[in-house]
Amino acid sequence: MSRPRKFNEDDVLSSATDAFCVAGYAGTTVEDLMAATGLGKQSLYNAFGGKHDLFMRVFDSDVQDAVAAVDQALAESEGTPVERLRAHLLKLAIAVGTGDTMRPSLLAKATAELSRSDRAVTEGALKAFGKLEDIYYGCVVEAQQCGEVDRTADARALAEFFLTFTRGLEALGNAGVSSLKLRAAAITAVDVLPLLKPRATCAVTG
Amino acid sequence: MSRPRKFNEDDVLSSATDAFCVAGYAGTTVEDLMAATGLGKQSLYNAFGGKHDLFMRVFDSDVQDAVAAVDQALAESEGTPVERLRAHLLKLAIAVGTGDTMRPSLLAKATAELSRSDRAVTEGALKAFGKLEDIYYGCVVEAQQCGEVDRTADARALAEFFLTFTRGLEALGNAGVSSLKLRAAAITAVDVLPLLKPRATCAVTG
DNA sequence: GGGATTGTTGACGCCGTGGTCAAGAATTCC
DNA sequence: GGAATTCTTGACCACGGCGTCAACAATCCC
Repeated sequence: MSRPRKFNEDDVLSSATDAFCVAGYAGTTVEDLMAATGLGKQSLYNAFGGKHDLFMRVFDSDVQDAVAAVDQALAESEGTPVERLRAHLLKLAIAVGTGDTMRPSLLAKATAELSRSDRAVTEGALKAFGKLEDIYYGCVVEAQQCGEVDRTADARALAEFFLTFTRGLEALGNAGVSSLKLRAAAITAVDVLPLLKPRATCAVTG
Repeated sequence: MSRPRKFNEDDVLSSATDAFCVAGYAGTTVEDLMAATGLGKQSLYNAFGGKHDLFMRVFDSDVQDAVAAVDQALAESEGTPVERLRAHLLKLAIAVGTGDTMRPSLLAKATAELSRSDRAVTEGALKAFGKLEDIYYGCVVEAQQCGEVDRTADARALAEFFLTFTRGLEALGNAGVSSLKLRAAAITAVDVLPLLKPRATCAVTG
């Protein structure tokens, strides 16, 4: 009944995400978005609605993906909770550091840029941070249950600690700090954990 | 011989810093700067030279101040190295968290916004990160020397760890996470340190 | 007090920005 | 094949951005 679109919506959103990740919200012009997605201005405005609408859609999606990725990485059944956490932090440190072409998360870049001016971004970011903290919390509790971490330790505070640390990894990575340094920091962050209860044995739960 | 300026240059730079801290580089218009500093457009262009020049000057100055503040906080002769570090992290967590009116550091905000596009910002940020890491390194080494931290621990990695963690504190604080959460995270970060060598006594060196 | 020099003021110009409009092209249903 | 509908294309618009220009004001030296 109507003319079909030439483009795949997901591809366009992905390209738009790339563009926003590189230059941020204000730094990305509509022309940049046209170049990145390959479609005309009016097509953009028809399919999505204006720069800000497109950005919010991309932002929500990207943040959701980022949270889901962490959730999945820590829910893996391979290894003990602490081992999973270590693997996750190392992967993050390497991915976010220089030399990797992986795009930075909008959760870091856009939040830094817009958290003081765009309420929707602020709320989205805080919600995401809450979820991430809960994920880390779950991992820490699991580690406590299987004896990897002292059961009397404050799991919530540890979760907040890991949330903060990972935000730092992203901030430094986006700034251009080398993966090597970030890797060293990540190893330190996680290696300190078992010390809360030295020499505990851990039964793999997976 | 010539007409004297009506304004104090340092005050103007401080006000300009405030403006840039709130809205970032792209988000701050020249009109915003005029309103914040109270002086006319041409005066701004005479005294400094264009938006970017003014920004770079403010950026360098603010970053230098931020580094100096950390240096001073950790060089205090009060308490042991770990105690100083704890006090510093707590202060940072509270200052950066919601509820405090203190302006965020440009080191966090501007680096997130411009590190991929402005080479001068990137270099300034990396240099600052290096200095901060060295400061933390010095503190860790001191802690090792007085027995607060295991001498066999990797002081450089610990320094990178603290650098990363403090970047996370600023990122979360700017995003609007409460001081309470950041405080808990900070306490966790530093309380884990002495565990590297449990129950060591420490002679105050200051 | 007059001239020279520099700061201040407000108006202006140019460019890039986000957003819109109208005409044309592609597809489906009848 | 024709009508209806939607996507696409490119020109266009209004606005705000940064930066500049010329006139004016204030100070210092003589």
